[in-house]
Formats: sequence, structure tokens, C-alpha cells
Amino acid sequence: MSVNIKTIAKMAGVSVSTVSKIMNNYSDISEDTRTKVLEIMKQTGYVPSNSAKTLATKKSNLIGVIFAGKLNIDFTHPFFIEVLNSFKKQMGFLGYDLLFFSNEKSHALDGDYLARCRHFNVDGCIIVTGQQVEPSISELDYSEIPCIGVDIELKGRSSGYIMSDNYKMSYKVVEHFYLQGYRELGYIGSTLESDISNTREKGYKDAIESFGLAVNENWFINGDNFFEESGYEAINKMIAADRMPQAVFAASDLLAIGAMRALKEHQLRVPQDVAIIGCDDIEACKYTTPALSTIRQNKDKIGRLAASLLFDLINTQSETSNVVVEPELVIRESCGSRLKE
Amino acid sequence: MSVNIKTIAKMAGVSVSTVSKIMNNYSDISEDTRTKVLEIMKQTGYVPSNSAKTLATKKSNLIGVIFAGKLNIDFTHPFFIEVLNSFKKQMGFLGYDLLFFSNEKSHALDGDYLARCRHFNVDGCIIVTGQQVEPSISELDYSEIPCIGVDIELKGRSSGYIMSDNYKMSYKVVEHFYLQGYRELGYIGSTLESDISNTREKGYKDAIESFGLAVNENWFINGDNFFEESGYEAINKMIAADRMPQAVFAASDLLAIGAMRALKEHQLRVPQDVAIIGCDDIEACKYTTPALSTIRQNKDKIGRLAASLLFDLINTQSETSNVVVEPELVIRESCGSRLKE
DNA sequence: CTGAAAGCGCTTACAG
DNA sequence: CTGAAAGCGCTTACAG
Repeated sequence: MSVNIKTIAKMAGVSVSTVSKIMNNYSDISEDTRTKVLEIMKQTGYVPSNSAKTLATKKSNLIGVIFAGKLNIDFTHPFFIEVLNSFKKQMGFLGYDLLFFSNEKSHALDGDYLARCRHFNVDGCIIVTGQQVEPSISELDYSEIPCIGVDIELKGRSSGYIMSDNYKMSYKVVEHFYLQGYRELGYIGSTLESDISNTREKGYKDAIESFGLAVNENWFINGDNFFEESGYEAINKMIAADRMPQAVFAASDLLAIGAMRALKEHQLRVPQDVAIIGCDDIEACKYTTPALSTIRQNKDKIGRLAASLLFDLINTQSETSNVVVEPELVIRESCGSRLKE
Repeated sequence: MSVNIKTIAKMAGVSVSTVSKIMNNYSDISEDTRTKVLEIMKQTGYVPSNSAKTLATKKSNLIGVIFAGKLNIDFTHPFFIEVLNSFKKQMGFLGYDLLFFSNEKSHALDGDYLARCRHFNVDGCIIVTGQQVEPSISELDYSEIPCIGVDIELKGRSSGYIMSDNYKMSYKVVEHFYLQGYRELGYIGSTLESDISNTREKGYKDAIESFGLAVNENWFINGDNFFEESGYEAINKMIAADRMPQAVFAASDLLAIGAMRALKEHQLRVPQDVAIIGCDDIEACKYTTPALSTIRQNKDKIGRLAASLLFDLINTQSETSNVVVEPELVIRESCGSRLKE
């Protein structure tokens, strides 16, 4: 019933090859036949089959989206979902649609990302990730398939990555705290398996020392993940171990929000008793009391850049390029500054 | 280079048909050849091509995800993204992956949803929607492609939909307000083009009358959408028009959050001066001060049910079924109750 | 500027 | 229980 390239060719009185060339904008076609064929395609509402084209060309115009890592990163993750939102827009603009791989246990090719990319002939993929990345990801990374990583350093020859400057953001936080007069600084990180968290911690400690302050290990706590509960527990551990620092930088906003909840329960005021700065600038920052100061990761820019980098990786033999995005300190109420946004 | 069904057949010394049957779990194959072929597939790391299979069968094992409506619903929408999250999990469990259609202007098939579904041979699709739905959606709805709508009533013979009981939720809100002693009740809705908002308003007014109270039209404001700014403006309009009601139900949490901001600016306390109840139970409700009471939509259940309904629509000639999910009142601090969650 | 034909990698009657 | 062959709807050298 459905009209295909053969139907169009017959109706136009031309060959299938000619129709194909017209669809693909070949130049060596007379204007006459081109307009005639185009007209018939419009009349009949012809839609070319993607699977046939993919089978013939090995290109699907599809980008695979992979949530990697054992830790449950999914659509509800406030940072990654915003990055993906902007990635999707830019990728759509470039003419691609997005294929989200399910990773449920029941799935046949579950966990074998490279196999699934080949199965669907995706033209490239974006990998967003929590901690504890599976070996299957690096198999993909080193394959011929173009990949772009967000918050994960891909090293393959057809791979690239993009992330915020995690080292520098910590410097900005310490500098701010220092200027506010705080001298005793603490840090709440995620698990030690997170490179992101570790880089932020390293940057934080280095900055503390560069300002001539002392690092007190009792004020450095690493939780299990980037979520709220870990921040809550971190504060409780700090309180149990020692007196509190004057100011704390948390490696995510959710950690910071958990931390503020714990402080409140201990009758410690934010920022008067303990100043807090989070990281990411998720929506929730605006709704907490006090409103949470944070390091803004430019999620829109990260998403758009990821799309453009991937596009270049797919369409040119461009050198793999890795981009670091400048983070920005956003002052609200939780960090003891008089400044408002 | 890459191994295909022919390679496998040759290596196993059988025909291509036989290999195909084994992949598709046909029963009329001897155990011997089956194990031999399976073994070779494993050794070679054979991955069947989805496009070839789709071309031959017209089934892609892909579900199209469509964000419909002129109003910008995207990944950052706190309600729909949670529904999609649970939908994706359940759909993955059922063996499907998700294809997200871009809807950027530059895209060739932009706006023609049916064409895009046919282009990719999706087995079915899920439509989530804001207001002002395009005509192209109902073309899809009435096509042969199985569709499931979330918060939109699809009427086609291979379509179904799922939503919360929008009428009943309003009754629950009014009942609660009534029991708390409030007699002057207001409502903040979205645009009049939103069926969802209109149903909630209708239910609200009917409930008010069934409790023998009066409806004051000055206390019923419809904004432009379900977002924060509309709620903010709605309160300003109410204040400009009349004295304030004692309690207000907002058709979304974001409207409620905007409303609370406006009330605060006018020195009106929540809930002492005006009690507020929102709708959806998004994450942010927990972080506002006071914490926002709300109608919880069971997003996890809605997503899972949508997946199961769609699966049935695809795999059986099941009657189209439309499901209404029971909403639940969640009491926090903003509605004047002594109860805590 | 146009067309015939092989090929992409599967599935599916059909014959044996 | 197994296989030969046609077909799905495109693209791409190649010949003219």
C-alpha cells in the first residue's frame, strides 16, 4: 500500500536511480525531471524508508544516548537532563534524532554498548555518566564509532569529551570564602571513584594552600554519591568528628541541600554559623531557604558544544578535541555574602 | 569486515534460513545445529543488523517519543520527565528502545509526525503534550500506528491515553480546605486551551458548590501556561481585583511556587494569610519554604502503565483502553494543616 | 543527463 | 528438520 521509490519512479517515468539522486541532491539532474519528480513525491506524500537507506549506506542519522555507570543516572538527574536537553536541540538542528538505549536487564544486548551501536548503525553517540563506568564503555570509546563524553574523559581516536573546569571552580569558591573572611574551610565530595569529585577536591586543597591556609582533614568528607542523603550524612560525620568549619563547599547542589538539612537539625544557621556553596546550579537552588549559592555549570553550552563536537567527529576526520567549559560562581544567600544575584 | 548472517551460515555449514530461524527462536530446528550455530555467533561476536531486519519485517523495536504542542515541553519539564523516566524503564524491560524525535525547524520532516514514524518504522509511540496541539498529532492518532497519550485524549482505533483523575483531585483539595475551616477558595489555572486545567477548574467549582459554598469569579485566574511566572502574575491580578481568598489551589506546583513568591512580596504569609496547594508533586515542593502541599500524580505508575498499554496495543489487537490514575493529596506546610507528611 | 543492475543483511513462504 | 530464492526499499558504481 505504501508508496516507495519504485512507485515514484514509475509515476514520473524515470528510473529509480534518478529518483534517488534527486532525493540526495545530486547536481547532474535536469531541472525538468527534478521538479517533476519532486512534485510527485509531494503529491503522494512519499516518505523514504530509513531502514533501507541505513542498510545501503551504513549511516542512520541517529545518535545513541548512553547513561553509563553503575550508579543510577537517569532522566531525573537534574544536571545531565539539562545538558541532554540542549544537546537534543542542537543535534536536531543538525538533522539528527536521538536513540536512547534502554539498559534493563531483560534486554538482549544489555550492557554491550558497542554491539548496540552496531545493531542500530548509530552515526555516533553521547555518553553521560555517573561513577563506576563499565568496561563496555571503553570498548566503545576505542571503537571506530564517534563518541563524545560528558564528564568522562574518552580517549579513543574517534572520541572527545567536554566538562566544566573542575579544578578551577574550586579556586573560585576558596577565593570567595577567603574574601568573605572565612579561614576554616570544609569540603563534601562524592565517592573516591568519581574523577570529577576528586578533581574538585584537589583544586580546593591546592587553593586553600595557595591562600596560605591550613587543610584540616576532618573537614573533608567523601560520601557514596552526589545525592542529597550523602550530604546529610557528611555533615553529621563532620559534627561528630570535630567542631565545624566556617564554610563548606559541596561537590553538588544535592549534596549541599542535604548538608543544609543536617545543619538545620543541629540548630546551625546558614550562612551565619556555616556558609555553604554547592555545585551545578540546578533548579532547586532557587527554592531552598536560604537560597543556595553555587558554581554554575553552563549546561546549555555544554550540551550545544557536545553536539557540535560530535557532528565534527562524524562528518570530518577532525582531530578529537576536548573542551573545558568555564564555570561561574553564583552568589545567593547561603554563603555569607551581602551580594544578591 | 563485519560478520553477517551469511558468514555465520557458512561457518556453521548451514543455510542462511536456518541461522535466521535460530535467531528468531523457531522450534523446528535440531538441537545439534542450534547449539552449533549459537556457539559460532558467540565466538564471532555477531550482531544482527536492525535496519535489515526492519526492512524485511516493518518492525523496528523502536518506540517514538513525541513532545507535542506549541508550548515548549521538553526534558526540563519536571512532571513529564519523570513519567518518561519510568516509561523508558518499563519499555526497556519489554525489549524496546526509545527514539526521540527532534522538532527543530531545520529538520526535513519537521512537524509531520506520522511521516517520521513511517520513516523510522517505529512500532508505536508515546505522545506527551503541552497545550495547542498541532493537527499533525491527530493525523498520527487516527493512523494505523499504535499511540499512547499522556495527558492528552487520543481517540484513534489504535490509540489510548492515560492521565490522572483531574476532576476528582479538585474535590480532594476542596474537601481538605473545607475541613481546615476555609470557606473562601480561589484557583489558579493555566490557559483556557488546556483541557487538563479546565477539568481541574470544573471539578473545583463543582466541589465548592457541593459543599454549599459560593464561587467568586474574582478568585479564579487563568494564566498563559503552567509555569512559575504565570502563578506569580495570577496572584498580583487577584490582589488588584479584590481582597484575597483564604485558600488557593494552583493547577501546577510551578504555578503555586510563583504564587507563593508573589504573596511573600505582598507580605502575605503562607499558610496563615493564604493557604496554598499545588499539583504534580515535583521535586521542588520539598525545598520551598513553607514546603508545598500538593496533589501527587503517580508519575511512576503513569509511566509504567503507559508502557504496558502501548505494548498491548502493539502486540495484540487489544481494545484501546484509557486509564485514569488516582491522585493523592500530600500535606506539607503550605495549606494550614497541623498534619505532617 | 539517465538507467540497468548488483548489493546492503535480513525474513519468509515454499519445496523437499 | 533444512535450504534456495524472492523480496523489503534504498544507494552506487558503471555504462551510455
